[in-house]
Amino acid sequence: MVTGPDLSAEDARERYVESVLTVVEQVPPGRVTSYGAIAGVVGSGPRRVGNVLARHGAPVPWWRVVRADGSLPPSHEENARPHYLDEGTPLRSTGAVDMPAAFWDPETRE
DNA sequence: CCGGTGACCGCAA
DNA sequence: ATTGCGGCCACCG
Repeated sequence: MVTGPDLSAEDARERYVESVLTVVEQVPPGRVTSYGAIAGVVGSGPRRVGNVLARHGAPVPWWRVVRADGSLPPSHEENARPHYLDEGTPLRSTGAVDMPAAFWDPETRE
């Protein structure tokens, strides 16, 4: 009774998504982390992290995930700003996040 | 099988 | 400061 493609692979993918979303939820308000940092924790490349958030990021505080240099992906720019103002996230005059001040490392949880 | 693409990253001109 | 390029890894046609 085979129902289709390897469910183990399907399962692994699902677990991966879960771990990424979990990490995002750990990020404290007013702080941010980067795709690369998350990738380091879940053990994968940053592009995959971005891909996961693009597809399944809706339920989590996705605005707390930015690029390594603090700049925001095009999709974030629009909706994230209000959240930053609300949370008091340290911003630079350029509109990017002030990383030294706001970066939260999921590995050390600080 | 191969090439293109993506909410990326880091280094070199 | 900008731009370009390679590396990364999974997905899609």
